[in-house]
Amino acid sequence: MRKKVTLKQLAQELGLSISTISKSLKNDPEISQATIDRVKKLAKEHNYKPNALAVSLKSSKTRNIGVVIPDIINNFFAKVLLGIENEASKNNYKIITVITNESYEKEVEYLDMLSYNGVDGFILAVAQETQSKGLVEHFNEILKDDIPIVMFDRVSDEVYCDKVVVDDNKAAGNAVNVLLDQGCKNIGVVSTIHKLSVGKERMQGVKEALEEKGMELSYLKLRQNADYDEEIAKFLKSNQLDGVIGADEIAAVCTLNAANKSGLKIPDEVSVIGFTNGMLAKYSYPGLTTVSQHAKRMGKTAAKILIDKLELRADRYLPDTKYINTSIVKRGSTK
Amino acid sequence: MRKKVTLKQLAQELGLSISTISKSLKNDPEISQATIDRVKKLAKEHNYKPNALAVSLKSSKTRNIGVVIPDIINNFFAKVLLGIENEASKNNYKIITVITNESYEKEVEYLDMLSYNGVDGFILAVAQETQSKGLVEHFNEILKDDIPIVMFDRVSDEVYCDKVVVDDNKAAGNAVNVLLDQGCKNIGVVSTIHKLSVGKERMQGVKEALEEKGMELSYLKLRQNADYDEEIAKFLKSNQLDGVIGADEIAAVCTLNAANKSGLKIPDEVSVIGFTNGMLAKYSYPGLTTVSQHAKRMGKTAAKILIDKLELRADRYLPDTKYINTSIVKRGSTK
DNA sequence: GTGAAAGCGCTAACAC
DNA sequence: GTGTTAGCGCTTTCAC
Repeated sequence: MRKKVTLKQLAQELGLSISTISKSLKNDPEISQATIDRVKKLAKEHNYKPNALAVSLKSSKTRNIGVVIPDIINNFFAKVLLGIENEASKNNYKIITVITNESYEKEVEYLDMLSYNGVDGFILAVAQETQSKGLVEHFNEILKDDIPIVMFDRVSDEVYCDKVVVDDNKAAGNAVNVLLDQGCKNIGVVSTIHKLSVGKERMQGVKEALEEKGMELSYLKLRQNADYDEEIAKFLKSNQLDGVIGADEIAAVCTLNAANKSGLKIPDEVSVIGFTNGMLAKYSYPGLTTVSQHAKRMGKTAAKILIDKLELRADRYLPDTKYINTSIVKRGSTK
Repeated sequence: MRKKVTLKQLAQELGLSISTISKSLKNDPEISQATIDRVKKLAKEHNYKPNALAVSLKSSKTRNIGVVIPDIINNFFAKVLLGIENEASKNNYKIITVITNESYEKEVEYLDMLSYNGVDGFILAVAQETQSKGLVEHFNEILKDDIPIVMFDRVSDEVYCDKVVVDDNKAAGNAVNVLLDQGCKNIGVVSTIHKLSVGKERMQGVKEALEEKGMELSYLKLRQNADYDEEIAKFLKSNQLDGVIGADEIAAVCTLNAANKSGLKIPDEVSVIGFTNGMLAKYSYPGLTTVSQHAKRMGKTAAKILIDKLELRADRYLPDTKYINTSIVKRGSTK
C-alpha cells in the first residue's frame, strides 16, 4: 500500500514545521516565495492531497450533499439526480444518495443518519407515505439543526424551506389547450399517481381548464395492481374520449397501448399527452407528446440553491419557492 | 441551532472524564454498571450521536462506498444502484454516487477525488470511453492504495479485482434458442452498443449459437445520430428477417416500432427479443420479451462482495468473478 | 518568515 | 472503576 502523504511527512523531509507546510500550500503571504516553491514542488512529487476527513472535522463542513429520493427507477428522479450530480461536482461537492422507496420510516432513518456530520445540506423529494400521512416533524428537526433543505417536486407546504417545483396546474392547463386546439371534445385524465400532491395538482389543472370552456372532466384512477390496459380501454369507450392526458408517464403510455389494442387510431381518433418526458415517451409507438418538466434543470436548480446557501451563508435570506417552466414536446400521439 | 452534543459535554454534566463516557457507551466491562446506566440515560436524553467525522478520522474508515456509474438515466444502471443502496444501507454503509457520463476524464477525476479518504471502496462500471480506449492505469492506482474495487457489467480484464457480470454469451445463446424454437429462419442482431464489451459479447453469443446450426448472422450497428426506425426497417426487409435480437433495450424497442410502422406483424411475421428488462420492455406494444439481467441482484451482489472485503479484511482472498444468472421474461413480442 | 501549541471529537493504551 | 494522555491530520492564533 502506498502510504498516504501527510503534512507531517512533508515537514520532516524538508526540515520545516507542519504549520509552515500548511501555510505554504495555501500561498500564505507570511511565507517566503522560496519556501512556498520548495514545498509545492515536493507536495506535487509526492502527489500530496489533504485528508478530507481531517479538514472536515476541523471545519465541520463535509462538502457532501445528501440526496433523498423516493424511487431511482423512475426516470424523472434519475434525471433530477443527474442534474444535481452535475452541479454538485462542478462545485466540488459530493452527493450521498439514499433511496426511501416511498417509505416514511426509511426517510426518517436516513435523514437522521446523514444529519450527524454526514452532509452539509439536503436535497429531497418527499416520500409518498410521508406525503399521504402529512408528516413533517422530521424535516423540521433537521432545519432546527441548521442543516438546510431544498425540496423538489414533492414538497411539504408546512415545511419552511427552499423549494423547486413545476407549476403543474398551469402545465396541465397548457396540455388541455393543445388538445382543445386539435378539436378534442371529450377529454379525460388517466393517472397512477392520484395520491400524490403532483397528481392532484395536475388533475385539478385539467379540471379548471376544462371548466373554463364549460366542459367536464372524466377521471380514471388506476389502482396499483389493476389491469391498466383493460381499464383504460373501458374508460376510453364508455366516455367516448377523443383526448387523454396521462398524469404520469406510465398512465400515458398505457393509454397508447390500450388504444392500439382496441384498434383506436392515434392521433386520429384519440390524442394523448403525457407528463414526464422520459424514455417511455420517446420510444413508444407512436411517440408520446409530453409535458416536459425539465427534470435535469430542476436538479441543477435545487443544487444551485443549496450550494449558494452553504457557501454564501445565505441563511439570512428567506426560503423561496422556485418554479421551473414546463414545455410541451410534440410527437406522434397528437396531431 | 441545537448544539451538537459531544462526549465532552456529557462528561462535564456528569462530572466524569471523557474516556469514561466513551467506554460506558461501549459497555466496557471496566466500567461499573451504575455509571454505564447514568451515562446512557443522559446520552439518550441529549440524543447523543457520535460525530461520524471524528470516528472516521480516528479509524480511517468512512463507511462510505463510492459508486461510479456511467449513465444514471439508463434503467439498468438505476436498478443496479438500487440494489447497491439496499445492501449498503442494510449494513450501515452510505453510498456516494458519481456519474461519469461515459467520460474517461471524469472517471479518473472522481476516482481520484474519492480515494482520498472519501470512501472505503468502490463499486463501478467502466465508462464507454475508458473501455474503447483500453485504459486501466487509474484503476490499478486505486488498488495499489489498498482500496478495493468491485466492477460490474462493464469490466476490464486487465484489472485484477472482484467482478460481477452476466454471462452475456450464454444469455445470447438462450435468446437464439427461443427464436429457433418458434421456427425463425433468419435471425439478426440490432445494436446501439456495438462498441461496448457487453455489446460485443452478446453479438458473439448469437453468432456462435447460429453457427452451431449452420446459420448466418445479420448484424446492424446503429450509429449515434441515425434514424433508427428507418435503418431497422431497411435491415428487416433486405435480410427478410423473421427473428431479431436487440442487444440493448433501445435497439429492441426501436425494432418493435420499426416493424409496427412498416406494417409487419409482431410476433407473427417477426419475433423480437431484447436485453435489459426495463420499463421500455414492459410498456412497449406489444410487450417485449427480454433477457433479464437481474440488475438489482447484480447491485446487491457487488455490494455484498465489497462489504465482505471491507469488514472481514478478506484481502487475502483472491479476486473472483461472479456470474449472475439471466432469465428470459416472455411477453408479446414472441410467440 | 517560521514554529509551537491548541483544538476539532473520538479512541485506546496506560496509569492510578 | 475511573482518569490521563497521546494521537488521527489539519488549521489557526500567537510567539519568536
